[in-house]
Amino acid sequence: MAAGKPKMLSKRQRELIAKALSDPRRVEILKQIGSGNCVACGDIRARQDVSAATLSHHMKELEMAGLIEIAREGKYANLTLRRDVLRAYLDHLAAI
Amino acid sequence: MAAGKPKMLSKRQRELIAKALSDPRRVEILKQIGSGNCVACGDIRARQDVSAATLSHHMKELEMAGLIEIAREGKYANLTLRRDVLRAYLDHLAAI
DNA sequence: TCATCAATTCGACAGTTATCGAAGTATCAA
DNA sequence: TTGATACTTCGATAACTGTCGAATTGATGA
Repeated sequence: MAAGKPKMLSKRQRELIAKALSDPRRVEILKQIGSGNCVACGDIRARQDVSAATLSHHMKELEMAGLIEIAREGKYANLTLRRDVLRAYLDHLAAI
Repeated sequence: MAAGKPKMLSKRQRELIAKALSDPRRVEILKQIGSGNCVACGDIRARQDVSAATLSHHMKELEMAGLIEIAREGKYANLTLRRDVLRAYLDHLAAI
């Protein structure tokens, strides 16, 4: 089964990920993205009571951390969870 | 081995853990505690360039999150990593 | 008792961040 | 072209947080 190549994260990226995961709302967003295959920002707004501006801000944080990928298509932004990155982060912490 | 009983964390505790892990210095401290069996605050200060006040603050954060246990003995504080709690947190995130 | 040492608490400050409304930028449809 | 939709950027604000020095508490030893 597809263990895939073990991904290496820089110290810097691990810090960004930890920071990204420290906000409950972002974790919720991440779960929502992970539950579907590909989600648009609008779908998320429909479930999270948050302004478009705030949501956009969170998306940027998640993207900078490398936890999601944002594929802009026309006026939509399709979001996908980078499971390999999340996995690498968890693996690192598990080694403590 | 000893997978032990799977530990259940409340949403609240998961948030505290995520917050605790979001500061790089706290992660370092956690690693240091995890590397030995039982460490005193002084040992940590010896390696982390930080004031006693700041260190004490971080310890409280880690303890509140449930990530460490602080056993006070005389004038020393002996710290142990709660691996079961960390594991439970990681397991939860892995389920995303 | 007195001095010392380990750790905590307090008060303050600087830097960060989650949040919003408003304005801006594309995109698409009529 | 006009209007609507989807998201982003900007500016501001309130709340939070990491940090320290100083004062405090509690234990130990001379």
